[in-house]
Amino acid sequence: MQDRKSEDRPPTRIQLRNRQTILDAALDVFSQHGFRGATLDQIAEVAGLSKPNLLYYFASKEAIHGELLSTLMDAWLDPLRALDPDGDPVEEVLAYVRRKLELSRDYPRESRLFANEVLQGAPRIAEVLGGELKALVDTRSATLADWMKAGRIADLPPHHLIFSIWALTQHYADFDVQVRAVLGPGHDPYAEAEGFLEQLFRRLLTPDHRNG
Amino acid sequence: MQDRKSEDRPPTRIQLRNRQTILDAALDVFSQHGFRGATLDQIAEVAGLSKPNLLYYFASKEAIHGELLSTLMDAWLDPLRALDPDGDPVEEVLAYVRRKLELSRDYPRESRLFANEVLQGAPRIAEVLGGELKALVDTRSATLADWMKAGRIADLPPHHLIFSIWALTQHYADFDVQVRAVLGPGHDPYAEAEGFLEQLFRRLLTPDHRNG
DNA sequence: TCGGCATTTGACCTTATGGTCAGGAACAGG
DNA sequence: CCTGTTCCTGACCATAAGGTCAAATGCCGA
Repeated sequence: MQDRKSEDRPPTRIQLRNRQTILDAALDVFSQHGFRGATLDQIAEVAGLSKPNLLYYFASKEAIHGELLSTLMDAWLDPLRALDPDGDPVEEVLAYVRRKLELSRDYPRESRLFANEVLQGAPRIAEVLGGELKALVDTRSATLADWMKAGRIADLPPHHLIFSIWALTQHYADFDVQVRAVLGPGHDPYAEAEGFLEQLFRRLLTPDHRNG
Repeated sequence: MQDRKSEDRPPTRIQLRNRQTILDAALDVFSQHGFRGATLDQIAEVAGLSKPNLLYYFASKEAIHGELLSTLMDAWLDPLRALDPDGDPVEEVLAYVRRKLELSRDYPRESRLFANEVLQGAPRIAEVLGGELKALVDTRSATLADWMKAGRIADLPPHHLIFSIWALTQHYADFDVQVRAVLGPGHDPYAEAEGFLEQLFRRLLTPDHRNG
């Protein structure tokens, strides 16, 4: 997982800039073509650097991809971590939905990188999915289940409730071209999505008033 | 879009069998790695045929992929076509959800092939998306809007309602490994999803009783 | 301004990949 | 069983791809 010579010199300004340039270009390419479909030449071209120069900053194609993925996974789990068991149930979930939608809007390439990885069977992040992610989802599901038991939100399978949030928010990033093609010009998908998802989850979560 | 010599002989039994074998293998590979990430050698190996033999039945890698995609698009649009403006609104939508979920369950590779294509910017199906698909969605959205105006289902942005159906059902195919990793063993994602999505869309669509 | 380290690159290597082709094997129908 | 067609393959080709390396260039503090 380490790059550069095993020295521990502090990175120079040039290193910082170029590594960032490379990662940004790589994100473009990997998120569009997946790991196998991406080529170093293409990344180099987008980055405006020579291929050997890329490999001066990163040990291999894998290393670049790996770095992108691990950075991503952190950012990806954060919003769910932020779900507060002591907050207002409906508002907490809605806030989570909003944060996830913002992530899709502001980091669509990251979303597609992740989608590509999972589509391919998640070879490089299977451990995280079954480990860290599962653990986190389990605790949050427990919180949701508590809220349900207390009648503060509607009774639903908590895991699938979380899946639905992922599906609905990531859809706007991952299927962006389809969304725009179907909506036609003159639409702001994310603005519309925000209102729609708010309605959707409010309706979904509001507990039945006539209890049975 | 034609394969084989431009002759018009009826295809032999062997042709039929081998073309099918190849398409099936290609679906495996393309759906997992995308167009650029897939290789003819890999497809040939999965199919149990030699690479030149593949190219005896299909003119090129593109030709195989193209055939898969066009077959797919038809099957993909069908369930939405089946949405009946004269049926019961809630039941019609729920039936659509169910059909789409079955598609995800029974044809996950096709779902992933489509996802891969759209993720990559839909270079080969942009026309269909902005043409046939948009047209179909527009008519169905009009039907939904009518139902909403008549107070038979809740008032929501119809296009986004359709997106939500796509997102929620396809998620179970496209992110299968993630879903299974998070749920852990001993779960049947699709069975659970069916119940969950039924609840979700019933709650979402049922019109407000106290109107304002 | 000089020495040393960081940075960059052209040339090159090996393997993978999409595709071709000539000829051989298998399989009709007569 | 013969013959024309279909089917299949080994050998081959050109290009692309990941990666290496030695040498050149640039940058910085002393």
